[in-house]
Amino acid sequence: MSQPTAARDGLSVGEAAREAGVSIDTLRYYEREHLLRTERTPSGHRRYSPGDLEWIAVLTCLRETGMPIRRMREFATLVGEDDDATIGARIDLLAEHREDVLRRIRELEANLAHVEGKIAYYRGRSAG
Amino acid sequence: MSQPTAARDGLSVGEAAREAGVSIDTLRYYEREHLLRTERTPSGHRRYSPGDLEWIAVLTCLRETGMPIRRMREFATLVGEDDDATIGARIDLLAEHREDVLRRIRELEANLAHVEGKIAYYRGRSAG
DNA sequence: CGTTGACCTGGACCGCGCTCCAGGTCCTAC
DNA sequence: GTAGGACCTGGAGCGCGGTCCAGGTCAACG
Repeated sequence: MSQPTAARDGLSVGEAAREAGVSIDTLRYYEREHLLRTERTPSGHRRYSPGDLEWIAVLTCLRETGMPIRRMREFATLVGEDDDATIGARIDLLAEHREDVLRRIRELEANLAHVEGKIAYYRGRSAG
Repeated sequence: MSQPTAARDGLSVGEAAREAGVSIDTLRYYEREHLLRTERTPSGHRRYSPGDLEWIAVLTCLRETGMPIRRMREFATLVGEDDDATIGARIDLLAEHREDVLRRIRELEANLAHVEGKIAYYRGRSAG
């Protein structure tokens, strides 16, 4: 209990989930969706390396910016090919995503202004 | 055909949908969800007034900023009560939503920086 | 050795926000 | 009067991104 699993190299799925701030089911789901591959212990338990955790952080970042799983799979495939010839494609994909995110931020800001206008309107109305 | 429906007062659901930039099904769905009430012609067809269109624009703005339907229903209920005593509650709801949106914008911006970092990394790798 | 808890799999299920469909009505134009 | 198109209803279906469950295995502890 003092050093629960530090000696094994790699974290269990439960530990990795806690570290990464996602659910165990999400990690397994990502694997089914081919966003992630993991080593297994001889008995079939998943083991997560520090590199895996970094990759999960990348996935989480893409998800939080609204990238669909389908698109994340494309990216994961490019990265998984581990071929420098795919680097251009990776940049293109990320750059396109960047534009999407910027567009969405601008949309949010525009709509936010309307919400604020509405708030101001109600404040005026309640003040009489 | 030259003045299709301008003489009737109020737009048909198809016309309103086109004006508002949403689908006919969405308008009917919003009505089922009690976000919207509409007048009906004697034969039961929906009629949308300019005020209805303004309200639809508000709903669309809230949706585009990610407000769940459930919450929109709360707001619609407050507005529908048409009682100045609910104005404080409307302000509170919108102000809370405003905070949510601001939070999400900040999150997006933070994650965007990571995406940009990744792009820069790949650019370096492909140049180097 | 038995118990306990974390893990495995395949597959069903969920909440969300629509979207589509069948079967019917209604209105206009020819 | 009949053809066409827009409308009505209730309810099923969909894509997404997980989430949950049953039934079984594995690992560490006492």
